[in-house]
Amino acid sequence: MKRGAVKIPDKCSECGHKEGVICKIADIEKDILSEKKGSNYYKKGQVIFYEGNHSNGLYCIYKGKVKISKLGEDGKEQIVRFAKENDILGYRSMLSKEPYHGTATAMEDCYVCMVSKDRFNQVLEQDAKLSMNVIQLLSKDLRNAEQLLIDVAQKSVKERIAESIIKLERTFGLKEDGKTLDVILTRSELADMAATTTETAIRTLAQLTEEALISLNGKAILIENKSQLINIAGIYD
Amino acid sequence: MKRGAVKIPDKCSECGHKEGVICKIADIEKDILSEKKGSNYYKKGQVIFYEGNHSNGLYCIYKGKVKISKLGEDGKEQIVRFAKENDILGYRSMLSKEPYHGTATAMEDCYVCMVSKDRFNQVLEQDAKLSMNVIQLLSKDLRNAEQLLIDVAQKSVKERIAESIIKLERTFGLKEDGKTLDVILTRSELADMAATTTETAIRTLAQLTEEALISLNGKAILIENKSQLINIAGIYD
DNA sequence: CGTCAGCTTGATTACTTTCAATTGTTGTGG
DNA sequence: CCACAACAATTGAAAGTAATCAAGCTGACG
Repeated sequence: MKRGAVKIPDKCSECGHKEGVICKIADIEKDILSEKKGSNYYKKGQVIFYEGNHSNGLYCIYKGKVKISKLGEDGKEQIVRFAKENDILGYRSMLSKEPYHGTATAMEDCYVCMVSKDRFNQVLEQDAKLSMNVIQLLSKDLRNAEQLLIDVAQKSVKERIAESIIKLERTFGLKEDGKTLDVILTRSELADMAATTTETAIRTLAQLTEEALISLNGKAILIENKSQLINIAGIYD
Repeated sequence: MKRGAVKIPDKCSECGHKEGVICKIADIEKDILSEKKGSNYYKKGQVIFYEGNHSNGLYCIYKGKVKISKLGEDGKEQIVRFAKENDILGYRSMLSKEPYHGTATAMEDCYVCMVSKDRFNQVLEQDAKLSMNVIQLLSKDLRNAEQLLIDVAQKSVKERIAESIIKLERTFGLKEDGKTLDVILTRSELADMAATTTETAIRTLAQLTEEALISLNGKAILIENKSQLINIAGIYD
């Protein structure tokens, strides 16, 4: 897919997406956001923003999948979250005037809009509902981060890999066959997600395949026994 | 310390604390919050609210130390945060209308005020600055949670125990001698904080004592070589 | 002064990481 | 389109770290 293959609307009110934080505000406010809006194409693997850099706006994904990761001291990466179309990125650093807490990397070719800081703040002041939405979003992210913390602290690698697969399914869904995860990760990314090493991730995938809970097709992962996978993952909600 | 030994003001405007989220709003708004405000005494070890229960207000600590923890599946506890005078608790569940994400337990005898949900929401709608403060607070909590996640995922137990000690010092400070942490934790609580077992926490404390970085006096922990401790913990800020 | 909870120590076990080597895949330039 | 370089996946073996299990020990408190 080349740049230009996808047409990004100039105005947020014409975006067509429904579920995002921005989607729920009034059209007139969307048009305020859209003034000075930029849009960019990011090739697979390209970094959208780096941990530690300063924010000058807010990103909203029009199309594509993005991972948000943080580096430990020794340079090992931890994936803390994913984002896909509709999702906004970088709002936290923008609001708290701090450097980015994580690095956002395109997992596939992406189209991303950029809203200026000033415009967003302007709408935020006008619209109490938007700030409530932001609070809700932060709450959700915080809840997820704390859950991941408990998982890493208390679950075994096998449980975490099983959970990661279920999370991927819930975030990105399945392909038409109803089994294949609709996202491609490297083994190393899966390891970064489950907080383990590449080798252990591979061995654990082999073990889950052995037990017929999943199957593998190159990098693609197929869910063969979802309920048992959920069971192993220890997910109850 | 018995109930009644401490006098809690009836109004937030007379509270005297300066640093909390609530402290920074106007007196007139504080008085709105104070209508229907309750205040309670919690004995050491008593639970202020339980994970999973529903929120009907916001807690603000007038005096005392509180731990916020979450349970894993197998019942093992993870301390995710501490709170002390000035700090507010339970606002997240209140705002997002979800059950409490964690359990708050008094680590020593505490005096805690309770602000009604309605009053808080009322002020929140009036005062854009308060909602911004809440956003900042959530951002900070999220940043801390993600940092803790990286720590648990990537640091050794020794590093995490060292870091826990430094965090305790930064949160609760030292006694008059300039060395003793001004907070008492059981070994098991320290383990729950550093995401390890009681036995390993004890062995690690012994090791740090051996290396003359800390010393122990019953349950109390004395910092003997702070810079080296920070060094081991891998804290750079 | 007995009891109970929390602390401490030792020994063993299990899980993961690390290191090393090999094979497989992909993208690129000629 | 092929060859090659670079990167990703896989497998095996060894080493380490921390959890678990099992006993004493200690100190606070009625």
